[in-house]
Amino acid sequence: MNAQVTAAYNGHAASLSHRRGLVLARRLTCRTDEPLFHEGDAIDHRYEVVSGAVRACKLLPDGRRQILEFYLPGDVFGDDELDTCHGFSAEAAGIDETVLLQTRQRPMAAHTAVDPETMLRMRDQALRSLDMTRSRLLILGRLEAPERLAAFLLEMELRLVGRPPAREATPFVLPISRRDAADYLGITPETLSRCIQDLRRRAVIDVVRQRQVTILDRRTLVDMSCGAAAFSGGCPGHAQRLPAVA
Amino acid sequence: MNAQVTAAYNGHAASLSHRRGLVLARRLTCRTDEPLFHEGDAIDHRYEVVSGAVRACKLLPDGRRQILEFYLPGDVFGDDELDTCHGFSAEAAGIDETVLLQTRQRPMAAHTAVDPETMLRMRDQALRSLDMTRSRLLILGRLEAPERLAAFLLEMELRLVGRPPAREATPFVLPISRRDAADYLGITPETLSRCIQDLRRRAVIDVVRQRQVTILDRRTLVDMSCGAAAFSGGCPGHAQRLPAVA
DNA sequence: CGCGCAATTGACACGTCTCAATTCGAGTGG
DNA sequence: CCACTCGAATTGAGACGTGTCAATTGCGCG
Repeated sequence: MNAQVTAAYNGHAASLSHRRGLVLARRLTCRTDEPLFHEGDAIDHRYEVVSGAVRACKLLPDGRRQILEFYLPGDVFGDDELDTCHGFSAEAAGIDETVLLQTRQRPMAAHTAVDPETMLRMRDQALRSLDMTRSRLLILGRLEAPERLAAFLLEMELRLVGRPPAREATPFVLPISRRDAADYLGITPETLSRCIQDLRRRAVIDVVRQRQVTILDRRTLVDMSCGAAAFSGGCPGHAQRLPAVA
Repeated sequence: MNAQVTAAYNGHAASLSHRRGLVLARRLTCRTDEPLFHEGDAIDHRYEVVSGAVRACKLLPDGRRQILEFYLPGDVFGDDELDTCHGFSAEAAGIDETVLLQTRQRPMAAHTAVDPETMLRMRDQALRSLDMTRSRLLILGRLEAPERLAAFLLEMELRLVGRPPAREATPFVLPISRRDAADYLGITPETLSRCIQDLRRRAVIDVVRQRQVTILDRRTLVDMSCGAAAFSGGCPGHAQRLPAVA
């Protein structure tokens, strides 16, 4: 982890603590593919993505890789594991550079003493994450490559441009490489590329310079994805209002 | 839901509440394939499996199905969702009959007032479940059919016969149909059958009467599964000692 | 302008799905 | 106790989708 490090007070850092008051965070600037932690490493930090992207992935001994999740600007990660060491690895995945805020973090087991509100928030976040991961089980287990791509494009549009996209589709720029997208979808880059080109030929999407995507025919994508897209609702580690509680 | 219902005090029911004292639970006896709830139904109950098995699954409009999880005797489910309605359906999957304990349950959002210890336990359970589901992402996304089967057999042995299996392998009986196992692994029953027969021919496993499995060569299964098997540790909704807390 | 890596394209092999036929196993009735 | 029956599981043949490997194109950067 040779990222350039700058001590920084408050600012964005405040949103990491979820407590009122001042928080000390480090600002990390990572080059593409730079590891933040590996599977098996001790859990001792918590991260918030400022810009770029992070991939959470599991590796097989023979090099096969499954990306569990992408963390995009605003997402928080590193605090959603039970054990004292990580069950997956995390690496900067942004095309150019990825900027993060890092705060110290004790393993979960020691967190008994925190206030009930924080505990509730953490549980809700875990359940949100669980729900999203379950949706992805359906995608990886039962959708074919073109269907997975459709679900992926809808998910990315939702996360990058926001909720109900305007009548005129807003273009968005995928912050990750083709290989990463393929490893997220459980297919090869070649198959992904063929599926993308097919959607282009059929004028379902427009792609310029390999990264910028415009959805021309959302209806077709929704049909293709069989409504299986993850992110009907919340994002991975994204802070959200608590539901009104009794 | 036409299950035979019997009011029952305490006994097993006590383990549902995780509080000291008496709890009222209903005892359900379900025939195979009988639904407990559907995706979209309001969340209003919590279940503990007594005997048989339950499958949690997501459906596609065209009938494709992905089983998210099997709940086996001792497992608790129905209380691990954030929303007010279920994100998946649950059906009895036991070969003969499945017996459950059912208790009333308010949706999660209203749970602010519960004691911190319960909250902590719920969060830990969600994180355990999340970890297992992430492992399954790797299995469904990156393992081939024979590898998935290997991981599945190891998982089932662990859940049905317990931790470090003796030198002489203990036979166990799969409590589910081939179709359910296939839908759990994201493959077809035909492919599953072929993989099973292959392991038999190679004397890696022994199968009698289609259900009873004995692992003859665990080493080979472990190698095949690439160490990707879910359940290195805990089970789905299985009550576990809390880690010692500060 | 040209280097270098990522992305695309093509040809082919292989794994899994599909559909149909057969066998197996549990339960029933003679 | 044994035939019969029905559904589940297995087996086979062929089609299709995806993976593999190599060649080509495209894009960003010096």
